[in-house]
Parts: sequence; structure tokens; C-alpha cells
Amino acid sequence: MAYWLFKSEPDVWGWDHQVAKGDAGEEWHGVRNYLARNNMRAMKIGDLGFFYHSNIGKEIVGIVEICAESHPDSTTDDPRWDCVDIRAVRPLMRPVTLAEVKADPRLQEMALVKSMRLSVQPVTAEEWRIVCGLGGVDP
DNA sequence: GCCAACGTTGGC
DNA sequence: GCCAACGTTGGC
Repeated sequence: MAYWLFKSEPDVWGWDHQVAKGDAGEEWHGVRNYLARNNMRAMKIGDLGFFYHSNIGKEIVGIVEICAESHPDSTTDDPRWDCVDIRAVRPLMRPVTLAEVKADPRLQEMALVKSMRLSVQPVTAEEWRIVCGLGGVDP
């Protein structure tokens, strides 16, 4: 079981869109970055991820689950780009802002802090537990 | 809207 | 294969 973090601009694709897709989930397409793609290739069904809103809000708002493993990205013919499908599991009771993450000495190693621009990031079990605690949900 | 960080592209 | 130019991301 691994943990991840997905970033999206909420005015393009936000948590509400994700929730509206229900259990069927949705392709996390459009990623054109090798490191982010490699992270998706490493994902297994049942892995969990945080859903982060960049630009607007700048906060972790919910938890998603991988519901389809890596497959070709349907939005391009370029064979380099794969993606997974994710579905919304539940919102955080309280969003965890980027400022909170940056201010928490236990979270200084998070990719969200150290690799700010990476759009699909790994999260450690420890970080998962801490952020869930801040967000008011069970890990 | 600005600008720093950083990934990608393309010439050599 | 190196590296400068360029484009994009995303916080502020």
C-alpha cells in the first residue's frame, strides 16, 4: 500500500468534479512530466492519494483511491504518456493548507514542500498519517 | 501579474 | 551528450 498526492487547478478539475464522477472515477490525464508519469506507473489499485488544489485554495481537500492502474492517456496519441484512474473516497473534515504543511516541522520533507512543481507526488506513510490528523480524518 | 524554479527542447 | 534558450508551473 502506497500513498500519493495529486495536484490540480480547481477551476480546471477540482474536488467537486472528482466527487461527481462517483465510484467510476476518472482518468488522471494530461500529465506530461516523466517523474509524475513514473509515479503513476508505480501505483496499484487500492493505493490512496491526497487531492490538492493548486493556485486557488492551495490546500489538500480530499482523499482519492486508485481504481485503475497505469494505461495509455486517452487524451494523446503519444505513447510516452500513461495515466491511472482515481475516484473520490472522502473529503477532509478540514482542508490542510500549503501554509500549514510548510509550517509543520514534521512535514518539511514532503514533496509538496521540496518538489513544489511536481504534479503527482509520493507521500510517505508517516506524512499520510500526519496530514490525515491535521485534516481530521482517520488515516 | 510577476518571477523563480525547473523541466524540456534543440543546436552544436 | 552538453548546455543555452525557452516554456510552464505555481506561489506570492
